[in-house]
Amino acid sequence: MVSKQLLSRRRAEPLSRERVVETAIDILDAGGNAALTLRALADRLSTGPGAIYHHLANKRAVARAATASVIDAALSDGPLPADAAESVRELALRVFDAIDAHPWVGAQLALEPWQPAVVRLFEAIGTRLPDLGVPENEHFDSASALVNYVLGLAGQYAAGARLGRDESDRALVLRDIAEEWAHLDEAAFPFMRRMALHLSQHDDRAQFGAGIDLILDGIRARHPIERHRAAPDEP
Amino acid sequence: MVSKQLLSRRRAEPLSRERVVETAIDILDAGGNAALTLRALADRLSTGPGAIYHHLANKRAVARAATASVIDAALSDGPLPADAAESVRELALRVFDAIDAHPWVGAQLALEPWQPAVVRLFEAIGTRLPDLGVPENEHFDSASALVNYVLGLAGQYAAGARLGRDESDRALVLRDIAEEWAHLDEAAFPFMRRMALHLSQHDDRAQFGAGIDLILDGIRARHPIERHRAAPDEP
DNA sequence: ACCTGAACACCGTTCAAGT
DNA sequence: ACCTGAACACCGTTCAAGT
Repeated sequence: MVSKQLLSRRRAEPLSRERVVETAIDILDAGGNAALTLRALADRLSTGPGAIYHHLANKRAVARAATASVIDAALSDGPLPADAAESVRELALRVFDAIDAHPWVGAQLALEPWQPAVVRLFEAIGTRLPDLGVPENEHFDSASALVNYVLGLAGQYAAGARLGRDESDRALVLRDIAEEWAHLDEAAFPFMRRMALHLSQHDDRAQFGAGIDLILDGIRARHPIERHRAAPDEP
Repeated sequence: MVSKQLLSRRRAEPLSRERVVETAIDILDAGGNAALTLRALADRLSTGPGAIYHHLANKRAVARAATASVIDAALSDGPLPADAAESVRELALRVFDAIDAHPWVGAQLALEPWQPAVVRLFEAIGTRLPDLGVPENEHFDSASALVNYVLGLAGQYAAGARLGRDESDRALVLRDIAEEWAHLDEAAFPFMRRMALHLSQHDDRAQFGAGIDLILDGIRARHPIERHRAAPDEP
């Protein structure tokens, strides 16, 4: 609940890009992607939906800015380890935790290429590659592999987390998915059936980290000699 | 253009799940995700929007089934190489090519976990892991890494391809993205600026393959000894 | 310049009425 | 059982009118 005092203070402030984005994040956190409508946003800002267009181009721009804000905060959440591989792992896990806390971010990230949040992630990971011994002509491919893995799991995990929160939505989508499954020949999916047995002791975050480690192992295997050291002071 | 004869033949057939899904794919291929509305679908099927609900649960189910249909066709498009690593690479590239041909598939894949298309991809990749020397307790993590990488790039590439097709959409979104970029401090993105120089000689498909190879290298590095041979007949 | 909110042109979904 | 299409309850976006 927001106090009347806060409401009136807020109302006294002029509308701004920052206030629109902040409020959008509040709405998205509370109700997920479906809850973000320009009408809901305008109501919370005590104005009409048209007012928002004076500060952001359209609804997509609002969602993009909200996503960038969350990812930016996550990526710059404190100092990183000195070791480059551990830094990359830490950055990826910060994104994972941000999506865990704000599931709507996963869907936003997966949907639009080169949006600011993706660019920031690319930059944060890319700058650590020289210290992993990756030659410059492979920087783009290596960064792309890491970033796209993060975004892929982001989308899938976010969708799963979304299902976990909103009970009514969960029931609906699970029923739909179950209906689709009925069209599959179950005998044709021996691997999935084996995996289903492991699902109870399954930890999404650990699995996410394992995937990052796999890609880092691939990078290490390809550049075994010329790895740079990030150790602070060797003579 | 569809001939009147074809139209009347189609109209004569009863509505069915298959016809709805086929028609949805046609609409999606022609106009992308934005073009798929239940009204457009009903028009093409010469019926009302309500009729569709007799064959699929809702619009999401239509999109899910269309996605599964495209991915299923791609994954089963001819025999696979005997070598497990080459099979995994080939499967991933088939998905990439399917998304290249049907950009809307990328967005659909990235959005919903455990939908039939994702399950099929999981199954196709997972069954090749034993021949890569991956022990069973690592199957889930390894398959997850490969699948999520594919889905991540799928989403980003599909969005880019979508921009490349629909000219009006392209101009609009690029303007929006450019506006967001204006809020970034360009000096803070040295890595992205270096990557931009390589962008002209950039090949999305090759980069996608490079990422798969990186993950496969990671798997190989972790299981160097006990790799199984897929060679057909050794004594 | 910024805000307001009615109006416009759509959506997905439901459901009474038909066959 | 299947289909029809009007009706319902919404959307994002625009824009004349206000301050």
